[in-house]
Amino acid sequence: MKNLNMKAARAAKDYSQQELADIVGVTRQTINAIEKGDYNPTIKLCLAICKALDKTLDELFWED
Amino acid sequence: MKNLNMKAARAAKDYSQQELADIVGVTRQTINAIEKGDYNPTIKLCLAICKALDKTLDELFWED
DNA sequence: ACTAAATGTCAAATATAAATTACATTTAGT
DNA sequence: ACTAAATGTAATTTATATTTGACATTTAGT
Repeated sequence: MKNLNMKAARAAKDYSQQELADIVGVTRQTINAIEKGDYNPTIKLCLAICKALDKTLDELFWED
Repeated sequence: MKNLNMKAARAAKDYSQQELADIVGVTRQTINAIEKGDYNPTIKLCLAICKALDKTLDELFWED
């Protein structure tokens, strides 16, 4: 499923997918895929994204 | 680095590495490696572990 | 409408998480 | 001390996250 929390947090920082990708050290396609929801990133990447966006793991990646 | 939070949460449930592995659907070696800290699990596996141990992502996997 | 930047998406290659098999060591119970 | 279960660890294989390169579509500015 889509990760709208992450998309919103990125928007709040006014980062493009490319900018966020550069900050966390992955490609833009990886960021795009995570937001689109069709994959399963590693915890290290999730942590890097959280720190770049000033959010916690639970805020961006928890799901019920 | 070692994940002592996870080790403690598993101990609190009185699960062996093997039992936790069975519950979340991975091998015992994968659980062992995560606790030992020498790798980087996927977020889906982290979520499965959290649910098995009644903990949140932040409680088990946040790091500063 | 035109342009440039941002986003969506795909196929092929590469890096690495996780499985498998196997053996050694430690821990807890008797 | 003996035993069985739990844990630590290593080599090899398999599955999949991520990269790379490329092209199409959407969005925002002028």
